[in-house]
Amino acid sequence: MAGRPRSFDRDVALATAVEQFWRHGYEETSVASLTAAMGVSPPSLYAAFGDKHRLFEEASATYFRSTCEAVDRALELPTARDAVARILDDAARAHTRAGTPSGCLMLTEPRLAAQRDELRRRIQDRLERAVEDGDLPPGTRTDHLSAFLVAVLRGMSGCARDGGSTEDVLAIAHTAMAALPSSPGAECDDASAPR
Amino acid sequence: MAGRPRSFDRDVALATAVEQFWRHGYEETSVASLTAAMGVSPPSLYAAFGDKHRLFEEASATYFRSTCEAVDRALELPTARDAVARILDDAARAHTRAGTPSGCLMLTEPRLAAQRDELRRRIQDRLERAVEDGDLPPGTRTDHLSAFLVAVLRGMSGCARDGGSTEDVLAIAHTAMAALPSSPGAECDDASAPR
DNA sequence: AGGATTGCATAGCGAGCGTTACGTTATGCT
DNA sequence: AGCATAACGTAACGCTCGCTATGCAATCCT
Repeated sequence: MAGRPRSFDRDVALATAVEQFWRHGYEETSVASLTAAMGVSPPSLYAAFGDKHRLFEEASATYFRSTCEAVDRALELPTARDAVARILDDAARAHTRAGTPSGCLMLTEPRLAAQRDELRRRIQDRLERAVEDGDLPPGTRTDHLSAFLVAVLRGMSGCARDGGSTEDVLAIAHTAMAALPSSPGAECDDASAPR
Repeated sequence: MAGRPRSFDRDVALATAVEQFWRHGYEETSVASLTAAMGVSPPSLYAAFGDKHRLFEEASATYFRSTCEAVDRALELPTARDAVARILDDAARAHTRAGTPSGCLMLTEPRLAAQRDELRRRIQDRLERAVEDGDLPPGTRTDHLSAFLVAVLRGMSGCARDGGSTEDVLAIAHTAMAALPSSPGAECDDASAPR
């Protein structure tokens, strides 16, 4: 029943594939470059992962899962403002971390629109809870706000991919925070014009 | 001195190339698809435009020029807030215009980082003028704000490319406006938004 | 008209793409 | 040991890539 054991660690090879797709994108990553980076011959790759497309799906699912872990942890913070700030801050650092490719695979790759929308959905759910909690003003367009945040994350990823530093990307994150509606009890810090 | 006249309009062919690169990106656009769309044989294309890379440079420069025209016109509006609102609004509509590809070539294509930075620079210059005019609060980080705005534009382009409607992209633009610091004499709530 | 010049169309170049056929090697079961 | 099984390495498939050599067609100049 048993044959020759596989000479590579499937999980390690998959992680290497993630890195390649992350760094170069789906189209620009060739099977030859994958086999070289993974240290696996083409037939072994096809036996273990199907074909390039299914390998990409598995790789992007892995990436998505670990990304969502960090996001979900941030979304558990007590206020929506804290949660969003944490997500943006984490993203800025992750997108410019030394040793990993710049930017974010999920936010950059054209074929991962569904994952992006799933991310947006999770953020929106948290924002809606915040509205119910009185943490965000009633009437807050959580759909708009979540779409905005994903757009900002995307822009941050792009900035990192263009060679932006951690500080550059953090500046975007910081600036975006001003777009969050202040909680109902917060004061208006523009002193000159009481309406 | 003179030979057979060329059987196609160079400008029209270039515009078609712009459309192809815009729709599919540089890497995903093949010379074969270009010649087919432009109605020009490969040798004619190479004679008229050099090679694929130089054709792309010419096409992207054309795209960049016409984009900057709209941006510069918006930047002439009286206040920075008006100018930014106009840019975002224009972008949202342009990115989802029927008959043209979704999104924005300059904001999407990885190789056009220099153009993106040039765009950011123009916006920053306008913001600095606004600070001098008292139109934006003194101490406003115009570098951060301009980077933020380009990030948002990029996110808008990505949203459009993922199939987002004009309303979806406009919502991002609208939400982003809240991140602009209010002018010293302005009221507290955000009344101004992209029209 | 005749030569020079230039663009055209066809057809093909070498290289790289994603993928697989083929023969070999290493394992577990009997 | 000997067989079935499964992964291995090599080498190649058909195809598309960006690009060009070759020969024909259309123009201007004399």
